[in-house]
Amino acid sequence: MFTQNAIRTGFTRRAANNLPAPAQISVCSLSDSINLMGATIPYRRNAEIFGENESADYVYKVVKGAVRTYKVLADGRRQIGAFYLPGDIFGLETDDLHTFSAEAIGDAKILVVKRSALIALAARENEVACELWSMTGQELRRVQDHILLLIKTAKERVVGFLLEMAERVPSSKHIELPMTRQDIADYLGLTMETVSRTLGDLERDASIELASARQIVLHDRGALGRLNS
Amino acid sequence: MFTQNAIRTGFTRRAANNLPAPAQISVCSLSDSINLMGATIPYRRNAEIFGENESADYVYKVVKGAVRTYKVLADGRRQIGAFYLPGDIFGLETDDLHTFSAEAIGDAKILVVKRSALIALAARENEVACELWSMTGQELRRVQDHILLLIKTAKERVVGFLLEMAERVPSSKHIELPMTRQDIADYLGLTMETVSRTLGDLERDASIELASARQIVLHDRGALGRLNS
DNA sequence: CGTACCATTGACGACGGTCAAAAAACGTGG
DNA sequence: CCACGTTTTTTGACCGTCGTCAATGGTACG
Repeated sequence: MFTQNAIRTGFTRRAANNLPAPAQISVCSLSDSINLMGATIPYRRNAEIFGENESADYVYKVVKGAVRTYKVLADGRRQIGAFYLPGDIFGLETDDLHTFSAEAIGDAKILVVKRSALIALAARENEVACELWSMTGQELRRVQDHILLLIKTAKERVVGFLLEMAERVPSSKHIELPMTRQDIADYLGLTMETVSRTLGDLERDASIELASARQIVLHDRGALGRLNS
Repeated sequence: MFTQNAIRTGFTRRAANNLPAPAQISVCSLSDSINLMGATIPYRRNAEIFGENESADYVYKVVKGAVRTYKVLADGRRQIGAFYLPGDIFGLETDDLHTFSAEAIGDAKILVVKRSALIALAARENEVACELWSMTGQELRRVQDHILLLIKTAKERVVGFLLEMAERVPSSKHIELPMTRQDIADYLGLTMETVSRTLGDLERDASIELASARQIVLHDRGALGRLNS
């Protein structure tokens, strides 16, 4: 995916010289670099990975488990910015400080790599520079989509959340949610109660099935898509 | 759309003639590069500058006037992503499609530069590559702050909007709003009526004064900041 | 001076928040 | 394996904020 972007933007040295990029080489040198250069660290449930306004010295990649990033407002309201699942990179900043705090949702394993090392690599390898930029752009698009969720009705937000999660797991019908109702609520700008009630309503509509609180089966994907307007 | 194509064609011709030789550009900022390499184009009130999902071939900088970027949902609801004022750069994508549409709010002058030219420059000048990345990161932070607005009460959103605008204009007490109440509403995820009523409430509190609908004076900045929680 | 467009104001209702309690799930140690 | 305490989730009753619909007032521009 990253390589694809690099080629399209014409940002790599290869593309700038009009040489075709071999299709067989690494799909994503940034992700590969993190795998090679990083150290795996275990975090326990609810452990803080980094805090808002802390120095952004490291970049992170989820190996196992899930992560939430969030901000807490003056009055205690919490807004969750994103959920990160295995394979996702997070905590990459263009500035020197983290804009969000990050916590492990359950027990997790996280790859950690020095940001300065990636930036040094980017200075030599144009492709890596491009992928860093691309990564931030991807995050930007994700947040922009998040905004579109926040202006909708409660039902649309919950459906939007379920579809978003469904796209990110292997089997897109059965989804296992690592986070609590409160986490979902703080992501969607709703209350826990409204999230719970709305999921109940969707089950009554037969659009979904709550196998357990954290195990959801999407039955009528088409109907859900229509609700998602 | 018709106008846009005509303008773009015109721009391409000019740019080909006026583009300085790459070697003459040494170390300079992204903004300077745009000033040097760009062509100024006038847009009339409500004219489309680019559309969502159109090819992102150009990057833009407001010279005069103001710009709104937006998306329209299936059911007609419109979400404004950002307002851009003189000096602001917009329309820079890491992918090759625009994620939002952009329109001039009033009559405007916009500097336009080929994205490929900036990317080519970035491939040679590390500093420019860094600034492109930084630019996207700045946009990311802006959108993240926007999310924090959208989870607040109507009063807090309106106050947040006013403070945000106040920070961006020379005199931070008197602010001249280029946009309509509907634009503000679509930016804040509220209705026109609620924005109007809330501004009225703030005036009754003596926190602000509505010299005219578009001319607002912030009286009690401290009180506003407290409301902004 | 008239015609759009924009802004304000009012009445009313629905959606979602708040508070409270019960039920279910989970983990821990006996 | 069960008993117990804690956390999470669900459900209910009520209420406030903000959206909807409608009418009026203001402003800019031809």
